[in-house]
Amino acid sequence: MDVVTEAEDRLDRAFMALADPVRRAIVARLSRGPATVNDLAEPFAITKQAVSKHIQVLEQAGLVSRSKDAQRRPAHLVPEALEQLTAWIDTYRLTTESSFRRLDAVLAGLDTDVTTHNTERK
Amino acid sequence: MDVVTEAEDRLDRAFMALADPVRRAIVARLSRGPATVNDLAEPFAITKQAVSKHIQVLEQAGLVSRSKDAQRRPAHLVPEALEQLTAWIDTYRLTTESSFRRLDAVLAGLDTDVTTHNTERK
DNA sequence: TCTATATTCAATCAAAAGGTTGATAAAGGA
DNA sequence: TCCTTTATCAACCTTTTGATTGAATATAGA
Repeated sequence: MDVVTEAEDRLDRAFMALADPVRRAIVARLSRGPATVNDLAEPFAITKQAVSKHIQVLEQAGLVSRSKDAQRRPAHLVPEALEQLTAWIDTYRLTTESSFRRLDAVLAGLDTDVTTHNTERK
Repeated sequence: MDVVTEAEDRLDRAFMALADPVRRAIVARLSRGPATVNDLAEPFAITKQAVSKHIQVLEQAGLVSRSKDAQRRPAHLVPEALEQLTAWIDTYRLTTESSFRRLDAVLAGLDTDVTTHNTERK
């Protein structure tokens, strides 16, 4: 697997992880400090096993890592992972202004700017 | 449904929408200008019906909106939606530094700072 | 050692997601 | 009007996801 695909895969897992409301709540909770499975399970009407799975999903996505404290395994956020997510979004957010200028050009019938992009299709 | 839940719901749909690699690729493509279903379907080994569904998901998430041009319905990004996503992430990203200070305090046995947060549980 | 606490593994299940094919609708152009 | 293009609707299928219950593992403490 090449570097590009690997980076895509990490994004996949990260966005996928945050797509669940329970996991997003876990992230919000962890932003105020580390917490164990028991801590995290309490606010939700789900079993601890389910929470444990959610943490594993967040962990595999690189958003969370865990330390060891006796039989407890407190989870905490990995700030770099969240930064990479905003970086991805910003990549496409920053260019939207110019793309709208291009849209306006198209609607005005001046499609030369766009066709330079369209040549790659078809 | 109250305001808080509604905002949560929008986040749900937005993250869920970006959790799919095809939809993320669509967003990337749209950042370079509006495109039709046919345009967007071409790079992928899936049917146009599938792409149409993906666009609808992005649309319901508020990330994309569509205009009308004869029988075509070109899609384009809604920049504000992406901004709201980064805003959510930043909310929890910014506090991580202080929460790590708190973690250090815990590991050092000075848990007074954390218990003030823990009182709300149990 | 025996027990309580914290967490995970395994098997199972219902619901949702992503995809397909086939039929339908809407708009322009020959 | 007929045909082509563009897009969507509808029904269906397969895989994945989120959750559950029950058993197992690991560690601390009496």
